[in-house]
Amino acid sequence: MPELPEVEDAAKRLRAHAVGRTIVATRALHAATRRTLPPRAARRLPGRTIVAVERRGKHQLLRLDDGAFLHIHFRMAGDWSFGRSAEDPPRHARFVLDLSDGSRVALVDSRALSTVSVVASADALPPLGLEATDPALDAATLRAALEKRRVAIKLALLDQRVVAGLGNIYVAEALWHARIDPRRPAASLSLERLDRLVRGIRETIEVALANPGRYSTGEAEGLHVYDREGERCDRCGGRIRRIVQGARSTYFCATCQR
DNA sequence: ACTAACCTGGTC
DNA sequence: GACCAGGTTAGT
Repeated sequence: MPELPEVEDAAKRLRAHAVGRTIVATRALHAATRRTLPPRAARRLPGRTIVAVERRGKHQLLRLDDGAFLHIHFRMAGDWSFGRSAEDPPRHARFVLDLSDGSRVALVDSRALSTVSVVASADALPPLGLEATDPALDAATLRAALEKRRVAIKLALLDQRVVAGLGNIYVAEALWHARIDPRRPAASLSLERLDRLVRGIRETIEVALANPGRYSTGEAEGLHVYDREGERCDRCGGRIRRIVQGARSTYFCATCQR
């Protein structure tokens, strides 16, 4: 469940659950998790109180009372599950935090690609562009971020250094809103198109933020192009196509996205 | 700039 | 059995 809106919702749920609580114990239940959170790093966590939960792009940062951060990235399939420490952790639990009130937070991830690590500061994150929700994101800042980029706009938008928080689904949706062909070279877009794109990004992300959990229920409800190959475009009735860019699927309407 | 790799599970 | 999946990074 992992683009900006889903991570924002996850961070919100975690915040309500964990802020002010103290970590009693941690469990790294999968070898891949122990790779990013080796025992020497996990050892410092018990006794620490979680003082805040922050989100930056698709990253979550749990600020601890010693100033360090527990850094979580859900990658393709991570999510939080809440329960009691006494219960068995849920299926696909990869990492568990037992908290001082007897509750338990589990990172569930069927694919085990999520990462958990301890970082000294928020600067330790990989470089990120403006948040997709940042009011400062406009045609001019987007143009600056895209100049010299010869790659297709679809691929450029997946690059977190350009805009933070977008992923494969919402990039496709934002380009549909903006009526832009995902194959266009990123640096070739006019300011007028970039303005449409900014509005498309905003519209897509705001709708998703306002409907937490909707797309994680499995139905592509509310999506205009993603996973709708062969169906009719809501706007012009054209056929939605699927192409491959950077080894991932891109869905778009070749009739109204030019 | 492209590919392979990290993982597991669901679907054809 | 092969292929696909919402992400990212290390390697060519």
